[in-house]
Amino acid sequence: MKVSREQMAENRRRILDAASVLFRDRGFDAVSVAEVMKAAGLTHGGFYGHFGSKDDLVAQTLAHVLAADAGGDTEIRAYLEAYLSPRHRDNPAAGCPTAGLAAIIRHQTPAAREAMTKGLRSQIGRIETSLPLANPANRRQTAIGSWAAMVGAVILARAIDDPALSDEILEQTRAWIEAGIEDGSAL
Amino acid sequence: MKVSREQMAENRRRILDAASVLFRDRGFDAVSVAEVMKAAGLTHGGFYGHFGSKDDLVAQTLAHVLAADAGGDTEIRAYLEAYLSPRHRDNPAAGCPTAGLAAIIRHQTPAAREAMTKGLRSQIGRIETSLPLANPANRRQTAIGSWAAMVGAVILARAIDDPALSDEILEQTRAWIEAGIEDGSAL
DNA sequence: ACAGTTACATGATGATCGTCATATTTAGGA
DNA sequence: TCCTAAATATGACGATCATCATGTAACTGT
Repeated sequence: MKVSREQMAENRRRILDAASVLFRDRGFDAVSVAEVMKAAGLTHGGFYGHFGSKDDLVAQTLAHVLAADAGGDTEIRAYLEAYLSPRHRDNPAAGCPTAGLAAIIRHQTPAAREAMTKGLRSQIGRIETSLPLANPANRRQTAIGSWAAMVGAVILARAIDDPALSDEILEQTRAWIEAGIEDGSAL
Repeated sequence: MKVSREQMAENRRRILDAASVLFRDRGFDAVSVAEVMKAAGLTHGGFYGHFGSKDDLVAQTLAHVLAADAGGDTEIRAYLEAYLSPRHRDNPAAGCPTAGLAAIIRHQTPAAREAMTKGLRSQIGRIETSLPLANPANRRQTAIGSWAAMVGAVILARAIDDPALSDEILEQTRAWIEAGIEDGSAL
């Protein structure tokens, strides 16, 4: 059963979208190709018409979701508050792909690592731009340090089973980053 | 082939040590029970005499390695420099279990998450103690923020394929954390 | 309208792995 | 010194999964 060109393109997009949700939610290994196809409304057979392998899907999904993520400007305070929120912590499937996937990308193919590198570079750039600091070196250091803390905090908050400690990690990390921005902007 | 009580205890320790290295290096899923046993100098058959399941091994290995990690006092500068070093980044098998495993613990059993929670609580406490800050609230916030940034930076540095950017993330995060400690101690 | 191509479905295959059954050997108590 | 229980080895089983082979239907260009 052949489908139209546009239908095929939409199917491909659906596969990538479904994969991006499933992968963020459960990692790469725990999600089967058949499951991704089913979530996209297809069966497993057609998969290899779209992608060369599961590794290929992983790499393309990363590029897809990290590019989508690279949206417009963000006001840093609002971004911090949303990122370090219980809501974001509790919804990895719809959340930041870096927080959900960065740690397992080191076991993936070179293509996947390349997509991550590109995504990280653009993310650091975006934060740099949004920081209210005059000194460029200071701005870059703050962007990198803040981003590392944001990703680390969400990962830690998701790893533990104590809701109070988990909330505290998010909240204190947010306050600590904001303090760092204040101090820097005074210079 | 039965072995002596001490031999059995040592075998158990060897299994946990081997598992802690393999898991940090490649994650839980990618390491098979048979592989852990082989690394411990045994065959796969005896495994279920020591542990009830692979999940049980995961939980006990976490408790084992996070407890071992909870060593004595650390001078904060030296700790920062070693933690955010290329050497640590390049040797996950011998490195911090939190950096290597925290992100995948959210898919593990309650027992594993409990071990992680305990380990994280003690790690935050240890950093708090080692900070040269007078104000306790300030100290806790700095400990949490710094630890999140340390873990996040190592995870990001390991995920990407550009050595220069990877080095920069480690170095800038270190400088950013040190600046945060300086500012705080001035208060 | 027709024919060939193509996108996807169904089903099969081989590999990996967690777990268990059974055999073997020896520690440790009587 | 035996006898028994226990620790580990060998081997098997069933499930899961990535990938591929083949069938089928319908889009596309003529």
